[in-house]
This record gives sequence, C-alpha cells and structure tokens, in this order.
Amino acid sequence: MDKAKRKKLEDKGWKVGTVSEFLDLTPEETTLIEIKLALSRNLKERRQKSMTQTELADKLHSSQPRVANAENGDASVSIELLIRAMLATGATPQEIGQVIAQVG
Amino acid sequence: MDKAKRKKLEDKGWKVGTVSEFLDLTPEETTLIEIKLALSRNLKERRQKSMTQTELADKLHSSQPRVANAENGDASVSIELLIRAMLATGATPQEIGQVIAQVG
DNA sequence: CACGGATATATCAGATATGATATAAAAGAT
DNA sequence: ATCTTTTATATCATATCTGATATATCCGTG
Repeated sequence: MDKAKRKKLEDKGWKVGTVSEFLDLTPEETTLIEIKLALSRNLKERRQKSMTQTELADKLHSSQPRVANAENGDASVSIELLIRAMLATGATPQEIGQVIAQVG
Repeated sequence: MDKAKRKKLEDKGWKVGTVSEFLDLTPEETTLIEIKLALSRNLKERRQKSMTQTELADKLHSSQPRVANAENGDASVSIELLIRAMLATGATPQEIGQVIAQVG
C-alpha cells in the first residue's frame, strides 16, 4: 500500500499503525476494511441522489454528524450502521450484496 | 409472522416484543434481522465443513461460546462479527455478498 | 463579500458488543 | 454405559459504538 493511501486510512481512524503493525494486517482484516469503505462510498452516492445528511439521519434515528462519519468511512462506524443507512436510502439486500461482492 | 417463528426470534434475544411492538418493526428493521440470520445460517454451514467452533474462535481471536452465539443467530452478535467469522472460514466478499443478496 | 444551507470535526455519557470464563448439555467414539 | 469431544447457555468486566450536542468549515447564491 502506498503512503498516501495509508495516510488516508489513518486519518479516518483506522489503526493501520506503523509499518510493522501494518504488515500484520491479515488479508481478512484488509478485506473487512475494504468492505466498509465500499459501503461508505456507495452510501454517499445513494444518499446524495435523494436527500440531505440530516434527512437521512432522521430516517435512521441517528444524527447528521454520524451520517457524515459513515459516508467518510470513519473507523468508528460499524458495518451494521452502514447497512442500516443503506436500507434507509431504499437500498435492497440485492444492491447491498452487490456492493460487498464487488470488493476484492 | 406465525407464532412459532416469532418465538424462535425472541428466544435468540430479538426484541420482537408484543404484537403491537412487532407491528412497529419497519421493513428495514425486518430486513436487517433477516440479513443477520442468513449470515448466521451460512456461517454454520461453512464452518462445519472444515473446522470446530473452537478452531474458528482461535482464528477469529474470539471464543467458542461467541462462535456458538453467532451461528445461532443470537441478537447480541453484530453483523461485523458475522462477516469477520465468514472471512475466517475462507469466504470471499463475493460469497458474502451472495448470501446478503439472497435475502428478501 | 455576506448570508444560509449543507457537511465536517470534536467531545461525551450511555448503550451495546466484546472476549473470557465457568459450566451444562449433546453428540460421538470405544 | 463411560469417556471425550463438541456445542450451548450464563455471567461478567471492559472495549467499542451509539446518538446528541456544539461548533467549525465548506459551498452556492444574492
């Protein structure tokens, strides 16, 4: 992974850590992060087409800042919230499955 | 939903609640539960083919009881752990996406 | 430029998920 | 039937995720 990409992850709170720690990231851990980032990106795309972050937050019974975190791939956001958010934008299980399947 | 199915969910810790509360479950909430249960079932199938719960727990850096909960669709288990477990059994994002896409 | 709506960042207390442990129950083998 | 392995259930302290709030930054429009 190049430095720029790593810095981006670290800025989002991912504990990519030092080089040696990074090398300890298993393929599974890497894949999990990639799944989260794919969901984030897709969520942002979907949401932007029809509503504002605040509107989505209301549907989700969450808050605008939390939606922002979700869309920005912040490490504090669980896959669970990402999927709940996707569903709140009207995404079907098919579409969600699609996004995950595209990873890797 | 028939009573038998509901009891099953309640036994696993899902707050399906009384009838009136149940009727308040949005389609999104229902879909989320279905996604979790689909992942649970698939995890159990996959894991049984190649290893014991304890072995999977070790790969996951988790514990056997937790794996049991995951496979039994216990409400305390997050989608995140389910997906981590799937990956630990060797599942690809494609396969995971497939399982989710099948829901609904 | 100034204003307003949208999005981003920071912080926090409470809620939920976590792995660990103990132990019970089930399933298999001999 | 007994012994061994595997899986299920219960409990717990700690870690992580949560929505809320305050506030900063961005971005388009007048």
